[in-house]
Amino acid sequence: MARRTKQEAAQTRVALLAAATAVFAEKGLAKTTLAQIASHAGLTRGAIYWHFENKAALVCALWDQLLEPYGELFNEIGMRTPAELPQGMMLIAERLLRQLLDDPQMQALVKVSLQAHGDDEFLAHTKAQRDEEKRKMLLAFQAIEAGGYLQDFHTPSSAVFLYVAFISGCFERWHSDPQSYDLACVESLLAGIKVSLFKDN
Amino acid sequence: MARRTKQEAAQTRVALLAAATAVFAEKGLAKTTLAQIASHAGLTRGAIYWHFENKAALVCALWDQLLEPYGELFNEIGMRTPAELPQGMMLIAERLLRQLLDDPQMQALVKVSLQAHGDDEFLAHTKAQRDEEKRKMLLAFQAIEAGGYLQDFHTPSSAVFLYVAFISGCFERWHSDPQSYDLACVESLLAGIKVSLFKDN
DNA sequence: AATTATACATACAAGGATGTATGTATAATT
DNA sequence: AATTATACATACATCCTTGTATGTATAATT
Repeated sequence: MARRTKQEAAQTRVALLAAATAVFAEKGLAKTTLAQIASHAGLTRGAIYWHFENKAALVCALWDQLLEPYGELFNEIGMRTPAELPQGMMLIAERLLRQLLDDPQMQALVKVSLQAHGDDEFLAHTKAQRDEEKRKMLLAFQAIEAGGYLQDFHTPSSAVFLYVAFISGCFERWHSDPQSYDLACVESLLAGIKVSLFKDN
Repeated sequence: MARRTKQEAAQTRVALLAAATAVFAEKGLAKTTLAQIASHAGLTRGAIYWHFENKAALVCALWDQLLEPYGELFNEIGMRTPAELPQGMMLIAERLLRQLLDDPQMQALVKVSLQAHGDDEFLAHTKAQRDEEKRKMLLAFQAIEAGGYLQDFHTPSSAVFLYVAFISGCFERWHSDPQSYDLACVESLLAGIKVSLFKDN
């Protein structure tokens, strides 16, 4: 084989990301080799090293892919009025937890994400993006506080911390104990996070 | 060197665990070699392979070490009356989150634990212990529900899920964004988890 | 049409890391 | 006192994995 058209090249990049997601989720980040990923996509390591600098860059690309749709969601939410913001934040949480129930792609990405967050290099490389998302959330919770909808024991900063901790904690629990994670549980969890952040009227 | 007395051997085992904790926390689980751990303890890989089967067994031993004091704590809590149980569960959470603020040993163990939980083999090897802890918590929350202290939207199972998710989520957030984690934040977090689980009277 | 840059595949070199086998001085046992 | 089992250290073989260098067919460019 040899040179493909740019569209085809873009497709192989996507294929590599999909293969990486699948193999990472199955074997674990550390124990997967680039050869396994390439093979899973019907390609060779040459293709990977062409599209990505190395394994770490591949993981960062996966992270971008996971973050993208929700980054936009936060932008949309930010446009709302303070009175609608709590509902908006709950909507995002609900969408994330619901997706984890049945979406295999989401499940695989969460698995990978959980492992990546244990790596300091990954955290350093993605710090800018994570800070940006955090900034959006902070603005939202500041507006929520100004509107008087935030629980009195919270600052906007602690609310962001609790919000993200809750979601990532649910991800971790889903991975450690998937049997307990069903629709009824999700609804209870959402009710819990709601009262832990917002006043009830 | 050669054979040591049994007490000395026990000491080297402890030294190896301490060295493993330090190096794992600094370099990351995957990127740490057994030679680095041995060197950090002033020993060789021979010592490690004598006391532990391999790297995974070492990690499991660390997990045991982390779990031990809190397993006992849950036992003590279980002896309380239903009316005191919510307070007891909050006490454990508070102790965990407070320890993370300033205890370097706790911080290192949490770092390692976060990475280990991304590994399926680790989860499989520790499933029995984790199930046992979960069982204790389930009993506690069942008593709490029977006493009428549990939020109406919760089942005992979902309460356990939320409780653990909250704590592990705080661990993950601390690791990802340590700057936001201070005493004031911890107090807000505890207030949040309290209202998300228990009725307010 | 000729050239150049691209999108990979293939081949190669090098470095570790692991597991195990072996050595050994000494504690424990008899 | 002699033997044996222990608690490591040392040495070795093996296997991958990564990174890079090179090859190459073809798209894109001129």
